[in-house]
Amino acid sequence: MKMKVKVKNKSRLDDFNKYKSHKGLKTSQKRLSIIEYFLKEDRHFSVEELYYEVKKVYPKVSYSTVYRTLKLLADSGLARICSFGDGTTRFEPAHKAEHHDHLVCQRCGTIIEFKSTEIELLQKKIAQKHNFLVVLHKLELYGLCANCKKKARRH
Amino acid sequence: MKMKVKVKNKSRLDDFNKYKSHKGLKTSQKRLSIIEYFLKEDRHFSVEELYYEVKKVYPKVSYSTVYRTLKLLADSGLARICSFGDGTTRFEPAHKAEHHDHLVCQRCGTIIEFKSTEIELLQKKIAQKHNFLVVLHKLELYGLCANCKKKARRH
DNA sequence: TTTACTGCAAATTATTTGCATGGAA
DNA sequence: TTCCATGCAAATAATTTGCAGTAAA
Repeated sequence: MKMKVKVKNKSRLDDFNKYKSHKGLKTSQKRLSIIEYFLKEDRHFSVEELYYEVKKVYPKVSYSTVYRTLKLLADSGLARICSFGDGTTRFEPAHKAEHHDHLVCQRCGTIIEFKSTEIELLQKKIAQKHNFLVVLHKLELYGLCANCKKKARRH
Repeated sequence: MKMKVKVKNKSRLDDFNKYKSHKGLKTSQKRLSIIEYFLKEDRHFSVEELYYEVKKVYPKVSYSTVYRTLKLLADSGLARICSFGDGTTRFEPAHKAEHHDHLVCQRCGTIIEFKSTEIELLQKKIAQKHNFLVVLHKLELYGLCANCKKKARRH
């Protein structure tokens, strides 16, 4: 089980290495640490979160480096930008973005992922009708999660 | 035909007036002009677009006023925030946002609206499964529009 | 050695806010 | 007259960039 995850991330890291040598980049410890953490956690991150995470290992790391690394990840196709309208940008591993959508709780900020092949199919149909080539999609449902709904009822 | 649109917008303006008196607000010419233009055009606007539009009538209008008015519109429920990941915030009439989604061309920026009751139905089901109360949804398909697809093929 | 990578501070961009003044009610 | 609305300039906040020093290749 654990093995599988490791192998998956390794292949993603390989993708990045290909991109890296193609662009003539170097491998710094900090950058590697950011990328590994990002892939290991396998969920969406705000720049701030990632910054503080990496700071634990490299206390001198700067926002610039985190921003620059995330940009590289996005360019190489490993990360996707996904913001939830709170004024900050978030990134998530591209392979997840492909087939996951989000329920976003407006009260507590919890984000629940879901997937629906039925919706994806309908999206494809709509795109076809408009002769549109879909590169990526984004579906978010905003509202109250089960917990906050319960709390709201109490008052 | 024209009549119908006018009546529709009038009723929205009435909604705003209700909100206005509830909040003890006043009616300034500039604010009214922004709101009327926003409702008349009935599509999404960046703050910048709206600013320059209003500037034609009131050359001295400031960004502050546009921002403040759009905030009022959002608070009163007439406008919805909808950003497309280019770093700026857009607003669209709420009644449109309710049942329209977007195809966004990443090449030329064209935005095509579509609606799908089937997808809406599936969204409801998903929300139910997670015991989630949906307040609003957002579905965007990013890619190439028919035109840009054609151009891309040529080269 | 060469050239990319980093931190820092300064620059940029989008948005908000404090304050004195003008304008509805 | 009483407050709300406005413009302006200054303040924030998120993100980017120039530059001089540091570290991979």
